[in-house]
Amino acid sequence: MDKKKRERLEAAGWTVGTVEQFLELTPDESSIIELRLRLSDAFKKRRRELGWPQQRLADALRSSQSRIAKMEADDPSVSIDLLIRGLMATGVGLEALSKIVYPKKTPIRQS
Amino acid sequence: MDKKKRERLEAAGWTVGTVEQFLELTPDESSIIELRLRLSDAFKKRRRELGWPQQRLADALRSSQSRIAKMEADDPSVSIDLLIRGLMATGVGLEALSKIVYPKKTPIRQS
DNA sequence: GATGGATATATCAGAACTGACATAGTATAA
DNA sequence: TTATACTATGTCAGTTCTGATATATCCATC
Repeated sequence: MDKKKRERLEAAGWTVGTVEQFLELTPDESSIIELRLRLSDAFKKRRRELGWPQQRLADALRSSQSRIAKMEADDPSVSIDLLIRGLMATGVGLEALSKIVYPKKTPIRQS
Repeated sequence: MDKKKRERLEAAGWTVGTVEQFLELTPDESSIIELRLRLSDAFKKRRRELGWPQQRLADALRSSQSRIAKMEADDPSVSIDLLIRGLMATGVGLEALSKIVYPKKTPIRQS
């Protein structure tokens, strides 16, 4: 947000800050949230790439359809352990996992 | 292992295979084991770099000295979630975490 | 509008994980 | 020796996570 916009909003009575500040999260907490989101999104994406229904993946993971749904919804009852095991059940190895944890942004190439 | 050595060992009555085969682990299972080891080792390394005793890190993590010891020993009672939170308590962010998950080998440079 | 396949949500008993505690070991220094 | 600081290991009650189950919703196709 630029300085001008901030000043306008604050003049109008708003307190401007990051989502992190608003929710009172420590940096570690927001990193965990971000990590969970990345794992969860990648998991959903992988299953769709495979074209598998949730039940099939559940069988492969020895889990249940309902838990797969929660994993994809980033439900708070799902552990990071399970998300990682889920990804591996879709064929993701450690190298790919590391790229999910921190996807390198490719520099924009001018044409 | 080269072909000759394998043949020598097998002639001597050994069955030659990977640790994975010996322990009857699926590829996913060994990836998880490998991942836990990397996280655990990195955690121990980070704490030593900081020069913190286990008790101090335990306070920062709101855990206990004994649990820190178990984390560093890769005790099976420790979850991946806890290992990751532990790393973050030592200042490791998502970028560094991704490198712990899959450390790129730097090519050997001939001098 | 009925049937069927896929996904979402709520609940719960049992399994897994957790911090805390006790205690043992190890090392260094006084 | 004694004392002090640090680390390792075992145990356990309380908490969290898990698969399972039930049920609801959505959306095609008939």
